[in-house]
This record gives sequence, C-alpha cells and structure tokens, in this order.
Amino acid sequence: MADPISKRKDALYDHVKVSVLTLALQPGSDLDEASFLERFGLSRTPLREVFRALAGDGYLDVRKNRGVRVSEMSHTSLREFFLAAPMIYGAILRLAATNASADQIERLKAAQETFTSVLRNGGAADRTLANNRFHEITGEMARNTYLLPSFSRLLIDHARIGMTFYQPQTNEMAENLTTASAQHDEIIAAIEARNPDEAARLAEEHWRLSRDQIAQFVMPTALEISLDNLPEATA
Amino acid sequence: MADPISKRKDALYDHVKVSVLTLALQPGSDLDEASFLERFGLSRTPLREVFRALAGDGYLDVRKNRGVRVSEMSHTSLREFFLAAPMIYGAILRLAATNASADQIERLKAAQETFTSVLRNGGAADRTLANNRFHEITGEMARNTYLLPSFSRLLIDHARIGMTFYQPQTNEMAENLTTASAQHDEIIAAIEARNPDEAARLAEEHWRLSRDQIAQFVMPTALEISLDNLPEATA
DNA sequence: AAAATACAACTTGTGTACATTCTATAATTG
DNA sequence: CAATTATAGAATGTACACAAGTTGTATTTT
Repeated sequence: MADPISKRKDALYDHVKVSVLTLALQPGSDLDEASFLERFGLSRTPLREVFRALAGDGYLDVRKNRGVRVSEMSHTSLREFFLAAPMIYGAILRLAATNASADQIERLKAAQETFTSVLRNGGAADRTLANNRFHEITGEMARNTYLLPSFSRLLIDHARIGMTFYQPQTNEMAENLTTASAQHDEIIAAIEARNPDEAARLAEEHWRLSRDQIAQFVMPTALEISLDNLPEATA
Repeated sequence: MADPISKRKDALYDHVKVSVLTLALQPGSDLDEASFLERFGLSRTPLREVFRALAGDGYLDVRKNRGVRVSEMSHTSLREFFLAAPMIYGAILRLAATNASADQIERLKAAQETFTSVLRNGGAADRTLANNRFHEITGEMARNTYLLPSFSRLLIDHARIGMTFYQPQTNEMAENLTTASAQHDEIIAAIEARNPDEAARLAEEHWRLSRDQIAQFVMPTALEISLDNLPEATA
C-alpha cells in the first residue's frame, strides 16, 4: 500500500482498460468516482485525471456534470468498424514489416507464446487480452504516430467484439482459434523477413477469418425442422 | 468576464488549438500553467483539465512533473505523415460522399465560401484555419468513429505543414492555392452527387497538389550563378 | 578554474473543503 | 389521480492550500 501514487494511477488505468476490453465493465455502464477512491488509494484529483486519460484513449466517455461511462458500442459502430479495420490493419502490418526492431520482434514472439498457452488453458478474457497484446505490439512496430490513434480504437472494439462473438460453441469456431494462432506465427515470420507485401496479405487474411467467425455466430447453421411439424397459421 | 466557466474552458481550448495550428505556439515549446490562469479566468484544476484534453486530441504532450508542451513535429513525423495521409483522406472522402447529411453539406459550402474569401483578403493563419475547418467538416461527414482520431491528428500537422510551406513566394505557388480552392468545389460536388469513387479520386488529387507545393518549397528552382564569379578554393 | 554539491525559487502534483448541478422522492396543485 | 413543482440527497465541478519534484544559481571542493 506504500506504492507511490503514480503506480496506483497506472494500476487504475490498467484495471479500467482491462475491464473495458473484457466486458467486465459493459459498454454504456456508469462509473462513479466514489467506488474507485479507496479501492485504489487515490484522492479525487488524480483519479479524475486517470478517467480523463482513459476517455482520451477511447475507453470511456465523459459527460459534463454527469460522470463517465464506458464508451458505447452500437450496431452502427459495428458497421463503421468493419469498414475501417481492414484498411488500417493492412497499413499497420505493412509498416511493421518495414520498421520493426529486433527487440520488438522478441516481444511479439513472447506475446504469441502467451497467446498459444492461453488458448490451451485460459478463459475468454485471458485469450482476448493476450490477443490484444499481440496486436498492440504490431501497432508499436509500425512506428506511425498518425495511424496509431485509429488503430488503438479499433483494438478496443476488436477485443469487445471478440468477447461477444468468440465463444467457441462449435468445432468450427474452435478451429478458427487455432487458425488465428497459426496466422500470428505467419505474421511474425513476415515481419522478421521484412516482407511488407506478405504482411499486408496476412492482415487481410487474418481479418477475413475474424469476420467469418462473427458471421458464424450471428448467422448459425439453421436448425433442421420438418415442415410437417410447423404449427398452422390461425389468424 | 461574467462568462460561465465552461465557456472560458472552451475559449482556452480553442485558443490553444488555434495557436498550435497556426504555429503561434511552436512545436516543442513549453506551456506553463501560470501564464494562462488569469488570462482566461480559470483556476488550476479546470485549466489542467483543458490541457489534458488538448493532449488527448494530439495538440499537446504532457510530461510527468514537467508540464505540457506543444506536440513535436520532426522530419521523421513528416515522413510518417506522407505515408498515412493519402490513405486516410481517401477513405474519409469516400465515406463522406456516402454519408453526408444535407445540413453538413450546407456547412461545408459555407466553410468553402470563407476559404475563398480568405484567399483574397486574409493572411496565412486565416487561410490555414479556413482550410482546416473545411476538412474537419469532411471528417464529420464520414461518420466513422474509428477513422476520425487519425484524421484529426493528420489535420493538425497538415495545418502546421501548410503554415510552414504554403507561403506563396512564387507565382506557381500562388496558383496552387487557386487550384486547391477549385478542388474544394469539386469535392463538394462529388459529395453532393453521392459519388464515392469521384470523391476518393479527388482526395488523391488534392493530396498530390499539396505534396507538390511542399516539394516546390523544399526544392526550389536553383539560382543561376555564372561559374566565372565563383570564389576559388583557397585551402 | 572546472566540477560537484547544496540550496532556494519555482513549477507541477495532490488532498480536501466548498460550490454547483443533477436526480429521485415527496408534496402540491389542477 | 396525473402532472407538476419543491426539496433533499448525492454526484460532479472548482478553488486553494500544501506537498513533492525540478531547475537554476551560488557555494564549496578539488
């Protein structure tokens, strides 16, 4: 508890970030200051600063005189997401293949090891966070100040969408996770080989898989119902 | 002076924003809280909040225990800018052509009228701000939460680059401004006609003009010097 | 005289009381 | 009894004093 304040601020930032990404805090839900004050040993001023920072990074929304809430995610924003993600992600991986440092590649490999291990043992939240970490590192690698803000926002909702739709209820959906992990390995290889075209291609492929997974969830294979058993219209 | 505080906060936000965009506050320069306190009639808490918001939007950088400074713009960031801008801008205009509302189109036309009038009468700063306003509206029109953060950051440095390089010192450079204005008109027409392909094409064209202007500034036509008059090497 | 240290002035960060704004409940009114 | 208006409680916003950190200058030391 003798932590310096700045550590406690970081802890709060990370706690809220993780809670938002894993849907422990649901989109649109209210956060009141009081409940965090003693939990993180902060007084209101620094606490409010952290909330504002989280808002600036897209995790929270601040409403004047009405506190903060977790940033919303509607069906419209889902559509916006699908439009923007492939383009940005392709650009990020292309640049990552050009600019990644040896140290960053090491960290990406480490993140991928965590991801595969979590695939075997962990739950949905752990999987989402490990996947998020993997992509955050690719974002760093791209070294482009202008692309990063949009990419970071995409990652937030990528995680939240994943938490909603990546619940492997069928064999096919579970296989997708294995495929995704294999694609991560290919992405690492492309980056290490300094092959931007290949990296961009993999971005698109990785993305397509993700979209298919969501499609499978939203539009499952129809149940087989014999027409004989259908009730007749009575009105 | 009887303004409500929230108005004064907005005024401070806009003042700093405009100062950053027009280079009245130079990249990397320090901002100390004290000098703004009485000028805007704010106490430290709300003032600091505005600074954090400006930092979140990319105008300032906050350094722990060392105050805020105007966000940097180096030659590396210039390169990053050139890489990201065409892609993002193309996507923004494409979406704008699809999604713009009648009201937004009206506001875009008004912004363009301001721009043309400032071209005739105003100075570099006014021109930069009018141009910035025009593009901000196209950003709104695109209605894409994920693209906007990157686009906004691009606009900041687009303005600052313009302030540096768009000083029409030659006829050719002055003509470019007229061309840019004509392209704005075409952009409006494409959006109004709901023609995304045409809008995307114009984005690319508008961008190419901008880059040429910078090239002309950085690499001007060489002075003609007779070899006869050159001093001889003496070492 | 150059380098290192110590100190003082200044700047930023935090705690907390107070002011303002919102919200839910109850009293009033038509 | 429904709708509206008071009113109390709770939440957010602001001011300011104090704490902690940083920076420049003067003194000391080698």
